[in-house]
Amino acid sequence: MSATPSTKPAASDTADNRDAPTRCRILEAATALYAEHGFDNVSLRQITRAAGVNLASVNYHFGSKDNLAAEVIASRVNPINRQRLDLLTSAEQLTDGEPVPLKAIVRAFLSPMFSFVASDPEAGPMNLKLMGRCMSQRDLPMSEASLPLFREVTRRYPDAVKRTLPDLPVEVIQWRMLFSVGVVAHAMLHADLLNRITGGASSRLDPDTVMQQAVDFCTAGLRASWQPD
Amino acid sequence: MSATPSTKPAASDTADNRDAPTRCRILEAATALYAEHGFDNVSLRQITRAAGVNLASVNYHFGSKDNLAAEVIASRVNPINRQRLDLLTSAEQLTDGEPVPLKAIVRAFLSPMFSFVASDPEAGPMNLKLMGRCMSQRDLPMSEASLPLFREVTRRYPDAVKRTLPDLPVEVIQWRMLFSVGVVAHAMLHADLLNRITGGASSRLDPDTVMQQAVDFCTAGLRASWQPD
DNA sequence: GTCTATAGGGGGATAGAC
DNA sequence: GTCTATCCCCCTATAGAC
Repeated sequence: MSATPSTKPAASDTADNRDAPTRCRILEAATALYAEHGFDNVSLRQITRAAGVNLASVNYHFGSKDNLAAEVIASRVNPINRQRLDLLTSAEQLTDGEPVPLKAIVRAFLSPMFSFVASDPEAGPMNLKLMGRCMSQRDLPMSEASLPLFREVTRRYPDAVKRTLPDLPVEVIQWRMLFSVGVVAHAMLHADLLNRITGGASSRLDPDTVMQQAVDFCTAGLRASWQPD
Repeated sequence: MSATPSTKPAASDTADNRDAPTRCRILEAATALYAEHGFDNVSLRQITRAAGVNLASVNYHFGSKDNLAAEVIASRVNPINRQRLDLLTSAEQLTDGEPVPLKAIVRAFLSPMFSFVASDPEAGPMNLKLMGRCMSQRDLPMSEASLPLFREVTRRYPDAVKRTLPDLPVEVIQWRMLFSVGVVAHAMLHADLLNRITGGASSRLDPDTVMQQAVDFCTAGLRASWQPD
């Protein structure tokens, strides 16, 4: 009945691990290394070295290397999908049965992906890269809690768009929503490269500006006219 | 002076290796494995096993594992960038000094990415995935011939768009072109997943259809109105 | 050009002491 | 909970015979 768990702690999204400093340090070190080198190019030894903990502690706290990666990924992806669903619910309540304006749908869908980035100015670039890697990688280790959230997002958002743009076929809506994820994923993954290529003088890396640009681009793309064959 | 090189053959894009079956077999096996498992998750042993050649032959023909990956990547990326430049040149000659219509620019930019996919119906899905991996991966091993092509593409295309949409700031154009790459990259990388999620009945995986959709989406996105802050 | 054999290093996981 | 030590695997690259 103690406040601190006496058994192996369960996976959680909230990272309230103040009483388990090693576990927390492992998560932080793994997060930074995954962002920098990609999920496939980081060894347990790199992680434990960076965290200043013992090699065996990863297997004790997470069970396996894959479980550690799954927890890092879930800590970023699950809150985003929950926020997407909350924002869409709010928008639908505001319009009171009427179709939600397209731009509001797109903003509710894309803006949660930037919430981690804006929260911390120091860790911003790292979070940007990590989010990009999460979204543009196939076959990521996925925790159990992630799948139902994904399914609900992929169900409710096309429905909302369909109510706003009733003439657009559902398959086209689904493709265009996939396109929209690609817009943000690719921008996050290569944001620093664009700055380097273009000289970096004028194009600031301000996440809010990028998000505005992405929302404008995707809203226009979703609204593009469509002619049946 | 013989037709067949007597020394270690140099890297080439055209894959005219009929006289060197092992080298060609290695390239083919590596291509398929990279598409299936990603560039970071394939060992030389897997490649040589699948190709039915000796382990040491990779180092003999390519020098190192990274050089092999670089050649596979260049064999896909370089022709695309060359075709992009050729198509833009053709379009500019057609309009004879006038700005090129936006949709023609977007099509010249995106359609080469689909040329490998459409060419072979059997290897289509593999080429789709490989192209997606090429575009949505950071820090790929790059051959020397790739960089100048990339630079010319990133110079000429924003210029062309600027002539067609003179009111759009260059930085915004660059962001939106990066968005457009993300659209295609993400769609290619996850095309099969979308089919599985949506049931796969109605949304055909026809590459031409997807390309049309991507062109429409990106053209509308590039044309989106933009208000200065 | 192709092969065998091996060097030499890093990988994930775990047993068992504390 | 934490640590050391170790097992056993797979990896890339290369030397040297054919």
